[in-house]
Amino acid sequence: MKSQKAGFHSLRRLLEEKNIRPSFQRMKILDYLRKSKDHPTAEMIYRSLLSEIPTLSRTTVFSTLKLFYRKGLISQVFIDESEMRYDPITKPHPHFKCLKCGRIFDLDMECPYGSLKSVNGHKIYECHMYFVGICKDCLNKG
Amino acid sequence: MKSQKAGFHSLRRLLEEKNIRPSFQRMKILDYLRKSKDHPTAEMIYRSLLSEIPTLSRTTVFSTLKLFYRKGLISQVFIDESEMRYDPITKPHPHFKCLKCGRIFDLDMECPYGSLKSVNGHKIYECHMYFVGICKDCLNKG
DNA sequence: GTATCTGCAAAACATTTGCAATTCT
DNA sequence: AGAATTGCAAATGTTTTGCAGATAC
Repeated sequence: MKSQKAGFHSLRRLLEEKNIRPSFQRMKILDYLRKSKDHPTAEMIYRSLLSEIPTLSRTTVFSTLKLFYRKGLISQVFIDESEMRYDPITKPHPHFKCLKCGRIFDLDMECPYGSLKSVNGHKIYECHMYFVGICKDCLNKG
Repeated sequence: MKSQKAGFHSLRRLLEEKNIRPSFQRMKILDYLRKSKDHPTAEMIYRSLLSEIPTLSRTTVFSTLKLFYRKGLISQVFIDESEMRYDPITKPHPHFKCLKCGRIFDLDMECPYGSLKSVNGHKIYECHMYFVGICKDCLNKG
């Protein structure tokens, strides 16, 4: 369970499967993404890894995320007005954004049309869906 | 059909219904939005109206769009990486973004869960859905 | 030893803010 | 007059770019 090596091996494998050279920074960024549940922004990733990798730069985080996305390793989530968010899951699934606490989380449901290959003659590569509202926790708190 | 007055009256009414003072700039911006089918960005609106209103500023366009959105007159469309897009239709409906020609257009279909008021106990205010791919026209062109 | 990767500094870009001038009622 | 609206200039915050040094194969 606490085996760091096994984690590193699987990260390395994931990167190599997508023809991405498994550098230390890339493994750390992928590791962070896969452990996070909050669809982090580049800034969140940068700040979290800075203590472990003091020389890390925002540029590297941005370019790495872009690379991961281009290679199909992660998906981009456009929900926030200002910042892009990233998701280690590439399979289509709906998100929920709470206006009160600001959390963005996965919904426990299938994405309708998630496996659709075309609509009205248009070829589909990606399907995105999300709801905006007030989450259960915030509703209960008042 | 070509009556400009009728258009202005209906624009004025639309704004007043939402408790927005119908200034010249606001009417023009709303008019542009309602006539457009391409989910314009603030910049697109600004550039288009500049010839008619040479003193118009980007600030006014941005603040007006934000006001319209807050009052429920238009909806925001997050599809573009960089710029926000605006839509005169507030009823949930799916969009399609073509990676080749860059067009963003409405799909002729209902938004699934578009009338849903809550999911898993979370209260829903907005429902957004869009597909990314290659549109019919671009496919046919090769 | 050559490709790639990293990271700094500066630039680019969309959007916001502070404030003064203008306009509406 | 008083309140709301507009618009300029400057600031903010995110992402990109150019380039030099470091690292990997």
